[in-house]
Amino acid sequence: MKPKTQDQSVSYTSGSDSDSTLRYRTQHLLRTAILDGDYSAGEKLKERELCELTGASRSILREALVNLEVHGLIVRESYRGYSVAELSARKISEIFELRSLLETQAAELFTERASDLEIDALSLAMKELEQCLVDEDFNLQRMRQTKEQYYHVLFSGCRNEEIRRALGSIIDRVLYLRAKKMVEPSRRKASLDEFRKLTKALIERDQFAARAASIAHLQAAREALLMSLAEQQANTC
Amino acid sequence: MKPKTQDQSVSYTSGSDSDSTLRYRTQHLLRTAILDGDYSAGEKLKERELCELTGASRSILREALVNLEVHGLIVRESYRGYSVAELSARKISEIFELRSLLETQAAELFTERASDLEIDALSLAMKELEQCLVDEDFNLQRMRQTKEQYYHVLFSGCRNEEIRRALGSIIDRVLYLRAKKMVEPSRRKASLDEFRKLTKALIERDQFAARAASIAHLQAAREALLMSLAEQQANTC
DNA sequence: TTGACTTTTTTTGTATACAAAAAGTAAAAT
DNA sequence: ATTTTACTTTTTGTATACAAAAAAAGTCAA
Repeated sequence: MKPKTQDQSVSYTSGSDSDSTLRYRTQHLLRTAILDGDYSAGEKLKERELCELTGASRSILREALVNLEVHGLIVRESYRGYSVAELSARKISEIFELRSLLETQAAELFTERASDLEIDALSLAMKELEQCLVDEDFNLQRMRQTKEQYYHVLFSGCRNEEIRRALGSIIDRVLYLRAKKMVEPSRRKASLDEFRKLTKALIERDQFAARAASIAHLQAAREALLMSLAEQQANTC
Repeated sequence: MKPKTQDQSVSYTSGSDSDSTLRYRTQHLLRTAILDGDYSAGEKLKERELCELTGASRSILREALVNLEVHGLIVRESYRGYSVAELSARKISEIFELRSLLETQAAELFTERASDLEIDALSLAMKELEQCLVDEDFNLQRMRQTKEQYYHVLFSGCRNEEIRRALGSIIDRVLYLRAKKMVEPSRRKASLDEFRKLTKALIERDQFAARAASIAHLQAAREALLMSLAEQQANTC
């Protein structure tokens, strides 16, 4: 496990929304740690260590772990504990199949249902996103938070808590993937372009263009991910 | 809470698949209790009672509750405990919006990807479903198990664990709704017809017809649910 | 009777303790 | 040297204990 820094993300997290019980804070802490790549895929999560890390007792910790488990971020094996979920090429394909379905729909719904306030918020989130990429020192954690914020606005704007929830789990894992692999600058530039197109369509409430931009973005992201995964596996072997 | 009987359903449940730790069994027990309508919507779930009911200790029980919470079957309020999730008309609409998106896609994928074995399984599940409705004494629990089985086969056949997972949570809540409201015989008959059409299309791997049947079924189900909800509320007031 | 206030009880939030399974380790036998 | 096996340590599965918050029940004055 790698070093850590602070996190102030507003997180649209997983499960019962922000209350400040210890369980919730613990769960949030673990989630961000995983999303920021502090653990490698497949790494075992020992309860003892996590207790020390978070300062929570085992009862609390385990409740938090159950939450992350249902969200698919970690997996449990009987009498063998938890470990960070591994994402095979197949799993990534499945995730993208579902994500495409949902996110495209979400984009479409956003153009229909988002309030003007939310349009502004999206515009702002887009500016932040641009900032992130323009700035010299590329900060992965900041990037993650910014993307999270963007998606938060997008998903909220489509006025369907259920879709938001389902997409939440999915996006978490996509963000996790990004933390681990694919940070090639070339893709970063292209990705930004796609986001620009999508945002423009969303702001103009152009349903057709939004759907198209969403599809294009998803397809490109999926290909890039699978490509870098293949590359990575080639290097390992 | 009402009396209970046995349950042997194979359940494609929620979260880490069938292992036989106490936590899993507890979670399964609670889930079926809720799905079979043993608790009324909004009813408070006192941990003490549930401990006695399930025989598990609080640690285990609470872990099970966290699972059900993430699946949206129950809701938690700080320092006020859990209660069965209430499903407003709005919530039902949201659920159906997501469900339509996923289930229609699932039906389509099934026609493409299901193995011949799975086609047979679906055919069998359909026969069971017919049996359920033909038999004199209508048994709600059996109906729930049978539907669950049908959906299990359908979702498995579309070869996407992620879609299956997302649909799982959704269907659970739909089954819960059915347990509570809408059991009008008229709708039952119509529903069976819709299932027949859908099944036929799926078995024949007719993608277009499957999608159409799925859409038709979902729309009818949604309308019936909202209708009976409105009726129910009218009676209450 | 009602309504504010206090006390008691219940219920949840959190921490710790004990038991059982798995993993790791070192000595004995081949 | 290698394998086996007994033993120790670690880790998870499960149960219980204590503290804090909320709900319920009384109490007393107007």
